[in-house]
Amino acid sequence: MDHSAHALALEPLALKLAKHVDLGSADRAAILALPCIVKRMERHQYIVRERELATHSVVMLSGYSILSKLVAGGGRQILAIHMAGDAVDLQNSILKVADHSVQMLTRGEVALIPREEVIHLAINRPKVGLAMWWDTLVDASKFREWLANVGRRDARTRVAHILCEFSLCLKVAGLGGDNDYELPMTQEQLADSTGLTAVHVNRMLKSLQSDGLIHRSSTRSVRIGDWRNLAEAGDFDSTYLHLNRDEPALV
Amino acid sequence: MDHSAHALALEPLALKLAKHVDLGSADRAAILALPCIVKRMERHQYIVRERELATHSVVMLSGYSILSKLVAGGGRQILAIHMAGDAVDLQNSILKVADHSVQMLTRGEVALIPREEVIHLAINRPKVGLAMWWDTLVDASKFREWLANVGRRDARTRVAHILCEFSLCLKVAGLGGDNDYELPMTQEQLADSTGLTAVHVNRMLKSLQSDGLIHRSSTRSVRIGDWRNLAEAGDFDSTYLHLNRDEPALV
DNA sequence: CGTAGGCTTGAAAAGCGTCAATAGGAGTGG
DNA sequence: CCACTCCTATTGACGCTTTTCAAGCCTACG
Repeated sequence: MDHSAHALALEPLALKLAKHVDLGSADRAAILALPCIVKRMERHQYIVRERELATHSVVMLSGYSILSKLVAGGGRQILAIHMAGDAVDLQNSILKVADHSVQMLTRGEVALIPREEVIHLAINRPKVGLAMWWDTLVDASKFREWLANVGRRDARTRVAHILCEFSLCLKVAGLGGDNDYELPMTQEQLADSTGLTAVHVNRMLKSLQSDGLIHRSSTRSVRIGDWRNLAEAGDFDSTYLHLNRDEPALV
Repeated sequence: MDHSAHALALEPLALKLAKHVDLGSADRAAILALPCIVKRMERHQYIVRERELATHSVVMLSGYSILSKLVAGGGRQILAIHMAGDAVDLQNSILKVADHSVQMLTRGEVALIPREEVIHLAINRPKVGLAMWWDTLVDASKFREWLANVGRRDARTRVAHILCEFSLCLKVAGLGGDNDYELPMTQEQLADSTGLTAVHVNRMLKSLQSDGLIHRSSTRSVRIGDWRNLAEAGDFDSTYLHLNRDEPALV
């Protein structure tokens, strides 16, 4: 565990927040000046545990983590995946008791920011507060799409949908090519993300493959044959990700 | 359509926002001073339509509305239900293009607030901005619970869970008794909320009834026999609703 | 080079959906 | 006030998607 603070650790967060709200240089400086601890995390290690008090907000610096909930009977629903640059749960800044867990999927580094500091920043620099609100709204939009995915689409469509989402998000994070990437999770984790079983996810992947929508040179690698076809099979429309600046910056 | 503005129309919003952030009287006054239009809505009328530009934020004054998404093939997933006092989509203040619809379930009144006004308020009165952020975080928490409900619980548990949620939320909104209430939606709408079909929802209601967990004097009325048993059957833990002030006010 | 976790595949079972027919209830118009 | 109608609820029979169980294989990593 590395407890030293790094001056530029929060650069990715500043970049992300500046994306949709026009922040002044003082705003950006205030973000970078947030006191934080950089921590090296192992695979499977917990960042936040359900029912525990959340004392820190977290920013992913490298690696993947998942946000999940447990249900009675031992089932697990994965609610989101976080990659480099993502603010994991600014929510934890505000809702004290965590109602979900955050767990590393791979090794990686995270930056921990004390809860109060985030709240002070939101109040002292309203534009930064607005930007963080914006980030939460985008998260909520993703939850809604996943809810529709799991609630109202059949298995094949669900899997195609999440493959499309990964493709776009990984590309934005600089972790994937234009049409190919390495799956950030196992088939069992895909199953927990889509409300299916690992066995059935496997069958759906093969179905998509045999229809030529995707190609897989190894078990984790995905190459998209024809984006348009896969998007159609997955009933995928990227609006909910709010990736582009078509929506003009606020303020 | 009633286009007159009412000075105290936003009282419920002010109350809600003041619940978790300590707002000064100037903050409360600023909320009440928001320019708004009170509009009478008919059953089934749309407040926001998917893919259209959202120009206003909405506060429910009376009646119920639902937030939903359509999927390919005509299916619909209900993402949330809103009742008196709820801010429907402060998100619409920020994400310009609506990625979902909001539709009245019953007749009722809503207050429409221009988008820019909400943003200005958030910036000029940071504490109000923080309170609105808080509200969005609670919404996101509910989406996560619904996602877990639909993704990883069986049909009977899902139905019991939503019955528990209704019980608490209706009581808080002053629309239900301690142990009984009128269902705010039809069985088909319950089905669209839980990722099931109307037929199966009906069977699960009867199953809960025959086990004595609920009683139904008419089709819409629900009386909870033993709260503890129903909550167990529904794997229900109210933490995600963030109703209580156990979590101390911020700032 | 060995082992454990992840992947793949098949067969059978179950839960939930679909189809269809009937009954109930609230609102409407005569 | 009654008849009509549409929407909602209820129930049964049947079928299909997905799960469950089980076995074998592959591959990354120690």
